[in-house]
Amino acid sequence: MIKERQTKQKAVILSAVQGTKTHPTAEQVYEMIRDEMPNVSLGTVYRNLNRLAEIGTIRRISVINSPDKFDGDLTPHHHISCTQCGKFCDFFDAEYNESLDRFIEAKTSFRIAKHETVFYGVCPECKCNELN
Amino acid sequence: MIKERQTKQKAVILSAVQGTKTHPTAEQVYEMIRDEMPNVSLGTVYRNLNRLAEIGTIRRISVINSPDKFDGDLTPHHHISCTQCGKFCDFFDAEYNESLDRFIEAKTSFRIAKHETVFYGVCPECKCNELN
DNA sequence: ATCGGTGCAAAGGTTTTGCAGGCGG
DNA sequence: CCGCCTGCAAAACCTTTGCACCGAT
Repeated sequence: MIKERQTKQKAVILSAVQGTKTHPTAEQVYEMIRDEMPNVSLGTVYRNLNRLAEIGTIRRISVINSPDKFDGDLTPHHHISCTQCGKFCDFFDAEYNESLDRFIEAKTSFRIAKHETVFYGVCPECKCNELN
Repeated sequence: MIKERQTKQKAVILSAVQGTKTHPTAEQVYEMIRDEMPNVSLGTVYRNLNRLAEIGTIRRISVINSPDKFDGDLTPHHHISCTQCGKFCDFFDAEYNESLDRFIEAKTSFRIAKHETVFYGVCPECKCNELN
């Protein structure tokens, strides 16, 4: 069993992801923490985001036409992506159907940890810009 | 309005994606068609897959820790990804909840075209290999 | 003949990794 | 003081794109 070390970098990165609702990419997390930690490297950001996502402290979200996003909010919720401008939003008002995970386990013999649902569409602003 | 031309490449690429249940990546489609079309370029495969996905003839699926996959089966269904070995399967026995798209449209003013759900877990084979 | 598609190769964008040194336990 | 973590930079990986030519209409 490997021992996990506490470092300033890890704490700052986690705090950045948990302190925003913007679903930042690794690059964006990097920008967010450079005020506080100017010498941090992008590689370290990637390494820590990967670890945090692997142990489930944060969520990693894979989106068509975008680098992976990270979400510090573990409350079950869905995401909506605008295929025009890339805007990316939470959607909390639909329940996370955990029984679906159990159903699939029963049907397939996979052990299911989670599912991720992303809705793709056009946001209100981009709809307005669809002239004619 | 642009006129879309029929080419041999486009036909072969579409046929490859529609003729398999393996959810190939662009690279895999490229390998699949090289027997029939040895001079095709990977760029052309990408270009055609992008077009086909854009007009909805095939589905593009974004998966954590994998290049994008393509699926020629438009029947509503979900996907399951093994986080150990990358195995990627269809799951047809849960209905696609289209009313969820309409519900989110009503709540958010997005126009929703679709949603993609990916289940993440460990496949039966990888479960067996978890010795001790 | 036109002009969109193609092959090729280079570039762009994202993510990982090898290494030497630093720091947490 | 051990060995995991970091910064740095190079590399790997995935995808797009510029260009000249080809071929569908």
